[in-house]
Amino acid sequence: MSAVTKRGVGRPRAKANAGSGAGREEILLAAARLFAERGFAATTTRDIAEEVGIRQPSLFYHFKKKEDILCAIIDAAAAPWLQFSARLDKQSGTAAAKLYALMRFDFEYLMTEPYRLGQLMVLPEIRAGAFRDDTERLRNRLIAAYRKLVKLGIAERDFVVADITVATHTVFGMGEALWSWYRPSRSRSPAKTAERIADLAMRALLARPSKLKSIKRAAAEF
Amino acid sequence: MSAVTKRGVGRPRAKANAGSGAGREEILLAAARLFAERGFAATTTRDIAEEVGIRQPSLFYHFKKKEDILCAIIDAAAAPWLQFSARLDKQSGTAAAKLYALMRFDFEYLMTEPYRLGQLMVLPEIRAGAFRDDTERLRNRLIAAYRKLVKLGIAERDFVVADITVATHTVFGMGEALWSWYRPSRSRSPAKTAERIADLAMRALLARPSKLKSIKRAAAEF
DNA sequence: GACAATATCTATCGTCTGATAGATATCCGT
DNA sequence: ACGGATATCTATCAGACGATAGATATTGTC
Repeated sequence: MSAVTKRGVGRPRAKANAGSGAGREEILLAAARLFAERGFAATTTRDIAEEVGIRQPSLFYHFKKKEDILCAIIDAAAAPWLQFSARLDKQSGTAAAKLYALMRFDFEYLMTEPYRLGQLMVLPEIRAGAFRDDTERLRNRLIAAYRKLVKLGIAERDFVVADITVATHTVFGMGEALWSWYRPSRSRSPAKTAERIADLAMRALLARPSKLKSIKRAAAEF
Repeated sequence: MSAVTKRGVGRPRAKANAGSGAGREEILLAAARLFAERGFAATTTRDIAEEVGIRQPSLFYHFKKKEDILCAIIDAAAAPWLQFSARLDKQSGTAAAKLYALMRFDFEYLMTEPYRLGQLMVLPEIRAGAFRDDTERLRNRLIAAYRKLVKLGIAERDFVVADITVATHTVFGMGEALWSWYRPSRSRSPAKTAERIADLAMRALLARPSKLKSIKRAAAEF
């Protein structure tokens, strides 16, 4: 359970693959891909090992339990997200501009980060919370950030919304729904797609959609 | 593999539970609840059997394989959805009104039908398609219905949308995201909540949001 | 009341799965 | 050149899982 894993040290792997990176990171990436694709329960430790190019028990040198792999993935993927959210919180500006900036970051991050956090978040094992509190709390913290900005935007008379909870979850869900269809392509870059979805979401909330342009300009500051 | 299962015939169950319904239907409802909650792979046939109040091998009298249970659930849950979509297709009216009506139906249906289709749709086993073609095709047919209406609404100058694909999936995703947070309560009935989400989605698409009211009136006809 | 049809039961099997124990090959500092 | 640290290997296990085979208790029919 070392902090950093140096490749080259230790017994060589049976299948001498070119070896892309450090052992531990390699496992996380391979496992994330498989968990996102097949689900946690349906992915065996043998699947992961084969993907990495090692034997199954070797996984248990790096991680005590299978669950720990998923936890490590979530932790790694969530860090930048929480970081941006916290930074935004400290800055000054209208709620509408902040919400727009948050959506832009979230959407693009979900499309590009290598751990497929979006797909992992909807896994039954994560949602059920029977897994570990952290993961469910992570999602709740993010939703809380959205909710706060929606509420503030109403107070600032930028948004017209019938039900704060419904609006919050719907806008948040737009990001979570991304994983189910988005694949990068030349005509649809992550950045451009994130912008378009954020535009849609903002228009749904705004009392006067004509304000969108100035909000986008203000959001670019963050 | 009988068409209808009559309770009372056959050897009595060990645990003589009050028995809510016919055997086969009972299994489908219990399994749907568990699959939606824990996922397909993580739900064992023993879990399902215990929930129903029978012994594990008894399941295999009604269904040949575990997979067949999930397939039967999807088939049962999808029927009314496809039915409404097909009926709508034959009627005349503006695309905006039709899309609004479709969203209202979908959202409320997802919140109320007993098989938790929304949650099942996002299971990795279903998404991967390695399961059975039908399920993935079902989702694609629904998305196609949305897409067609979005496209038509643009041609009719009701919608302003930068990217049809992005808009379609985003609106569709609003419904799919429902399962992740919605629970019925007195202050948030399925019908009212469906209306509010449909309103949000429509406002995101409309060139002039002020037209929402007349669209809702027209949609009420379907 | 006998008999077929039905829906459940009990008993069990082969396979797969996550995890452990202990051996082994490489690197690095001295 | 040697010895500790490290990362992998091989061998193996106990439990869980989906599924099958065959016995058994109830209903409905003649």
